[in-house]
Amino acid sequence: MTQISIASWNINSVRLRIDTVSRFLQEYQPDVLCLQETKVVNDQFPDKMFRKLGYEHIVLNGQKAYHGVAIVSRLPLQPSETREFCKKGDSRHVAAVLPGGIDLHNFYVPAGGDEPDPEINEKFAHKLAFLTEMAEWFEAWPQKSAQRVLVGDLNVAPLEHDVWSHKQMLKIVSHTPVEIDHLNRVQQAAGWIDVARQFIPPEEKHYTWWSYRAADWLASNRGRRLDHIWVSPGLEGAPQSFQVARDVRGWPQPSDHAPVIVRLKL
DNA sequence: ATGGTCGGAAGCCGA
Repeated sequence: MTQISIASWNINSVRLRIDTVSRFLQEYQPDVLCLQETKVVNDQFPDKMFRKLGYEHIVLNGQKAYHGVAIVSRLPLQPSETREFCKKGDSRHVAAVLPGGIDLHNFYVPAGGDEPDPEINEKFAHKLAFLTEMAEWFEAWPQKSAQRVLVGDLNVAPLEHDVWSHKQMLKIVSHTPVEIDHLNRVQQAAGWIDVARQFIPPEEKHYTWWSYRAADWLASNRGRRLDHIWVSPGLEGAPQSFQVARDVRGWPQPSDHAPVIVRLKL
């Protein structure tokens, strides 16, 4: 029996938060860490710290100033096809194969701007197009025995209790019905299983992101579940635990996202 | 109904 723990975290600049990510790795010891919004080109990725802590296997898809994704691992990684969605030159996807043949995909879905109307807001149109392209890609994949894990900042909080107020959020980008429909299609396209909600009942509030704009994020607790971990039907039953590292949101100079962690038994 | 805060790059844009 093998155990693998995989964490996912929108770090909002890996260079600014290099000490924070170092502390996270030492305290939580995930085998694999998937990062979003690294905001750095591959040449300038701060790989030394990761290597020093034993995370010697690194697969990058970086970009200057915006977006950027990375997988760092203390287990060997085999890089696999990285897809450029929407032909925009954005670095929003990176993938690798883990020992045992587990296909790992790390996504950073566009946030979509403020106005939830694709006719007048091209960022929202981009978000919907990105989700549609994900769904079409997954629909074309050979099914279903494959062992796959999808993680990332999907920038959609699909369930009523994935936001602090369902009613007040219905017209707010990240919780509008059209985005949720698109995300549901992505999920159904490969039969993805929502790991968090296997462990946290849907009627229980569950967040991974808290805005910087709150005077006191913990007291107001107006969070959203934007970060997700999904497994394919071939890994049904493998997840042993799911955890939000909520305390990390309270560390000095934090990211606005907390890491999420799954432990798989293989 | 509004504005509140970050990060990177450059004197604003995206989240």
